Amino acid sequence: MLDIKFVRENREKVEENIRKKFQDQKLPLVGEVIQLDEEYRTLKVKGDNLRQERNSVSNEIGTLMREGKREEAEERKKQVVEINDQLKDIEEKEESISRELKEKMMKIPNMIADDVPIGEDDSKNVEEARFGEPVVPDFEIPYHADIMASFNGLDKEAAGRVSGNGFYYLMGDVARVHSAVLAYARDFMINKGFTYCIPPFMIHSDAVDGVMSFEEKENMMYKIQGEDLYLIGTSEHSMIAKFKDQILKESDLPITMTSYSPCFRKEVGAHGIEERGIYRIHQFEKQEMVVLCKKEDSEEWYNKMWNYSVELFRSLDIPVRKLVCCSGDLADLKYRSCDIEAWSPRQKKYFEVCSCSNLTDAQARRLAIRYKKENGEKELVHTLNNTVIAPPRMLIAFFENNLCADGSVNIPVALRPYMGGIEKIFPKKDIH
RNA sequence: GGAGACAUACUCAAGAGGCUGAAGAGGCGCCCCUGCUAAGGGUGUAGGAUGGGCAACUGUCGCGAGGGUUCAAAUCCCUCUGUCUCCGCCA
Repeated sequence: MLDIKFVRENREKVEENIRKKFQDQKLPLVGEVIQLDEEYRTLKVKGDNLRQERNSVSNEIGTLMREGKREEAEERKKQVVEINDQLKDIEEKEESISRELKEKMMKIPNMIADDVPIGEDDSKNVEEARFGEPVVPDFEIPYHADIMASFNGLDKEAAGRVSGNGFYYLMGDVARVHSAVLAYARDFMINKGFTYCIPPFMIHSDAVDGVMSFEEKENMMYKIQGEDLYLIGTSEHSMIAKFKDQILKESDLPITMTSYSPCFRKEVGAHGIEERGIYRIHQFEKQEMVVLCKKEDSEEWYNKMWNYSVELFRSLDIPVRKLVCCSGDLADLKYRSCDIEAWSPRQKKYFEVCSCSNLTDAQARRLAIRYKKENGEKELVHTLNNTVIAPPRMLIAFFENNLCADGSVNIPVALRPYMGGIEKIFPKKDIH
């Protein structure tokens, strides 16, 4: 969400930004918003004046009553009733206009960074750098679910019977790698100075509304029946909502957190869940990084954060690349965003494992997350988030890239302390 | 889940229909005293959101949230949320 004052003073820029994002259907919103704002302010002045009058007359009534001047007081009461009559209409309009204004403001996308590549959809995302050689081994890499099956490590069939499509049982070594990867990622971020957090996994509807759009809520969030609670889709939801309506101290910033949580997603919409593998499912676990900082620091944090992802994946011998999201692929709240994609030697292409975003003050404005500067001024913080690791997806990359010709899987050195020191895990049965 | 209490500014806290946007204190600023520190004395000051105005300034909203009663609500009524204590149930 943008600042209405900014929209007022930078109409062309805001419209240009909408065009860059190929959302021309939203162009009329800008003019509408400016006009609504104008109307609202006029109305507010009118209302304020009437309210002022009401307050002063009411005060006089108080004085008169104390002096026992009943009749005069009664006279004044009639005046106030009259003022209230006039006010009723104005206040209703004030409310409906400000609601309409807010709704429209929410639909206007955040300004994007000047250097974001322009493009309509994800096909125009730009590869910026590769880290590690994308190796294609001379033996065939099976489908990830089959590799896991060879370790007796995945049971989707039973999960289907118990919970339905979109769930999995991870078993034995595969489950152990899952936990190890999470623990490793946790410590990796702690060593970067981030604070480890475990947030609530269910949140109230007002918190939900603060952190996501209506569409997202419909397509993602599971609601607990009979309670005002939703299962979180990512710990970012809990972690950002934590600061709703807060005024932070300057010395509190930056707030750097790495949070663990299971994530629950309905995955309604374009993709749907994956039938066979564990690429897209209803429930997975994730280690996230979230940063709240001063506006002048957010770009620096953005660069640090995506680099952490690269470093982490490289430490597990997984080749990655940085893919910069183009204008049309950026969600409306984002100033810039990139995906870190892991190499899949089976598909011979990269696939998304991390998504790093700088939302500048868009989320903070919506949630009123500010900090007080030394001179007493209050300023919105900038918020950023990035995946540290989402095990199911990471496991796909992990098993494909560390698979040996004999079907065993190497445990990278960095992960060994979390795997009881072992260097390799061995299949329990042949694939096919 | 049951029973009770509570929710006021950065913090503690007064406040029971008009004179309260909120006493008092801590805090914070400056000064004095003390070799330094702790402590003490004096003095000053603030406060959340938003509108109008070039500005000086000024208005509105605001006492957990949302409704209601009233000419007038921090104060009365209703709903919700949260916190604490006790009991119950459990990992």
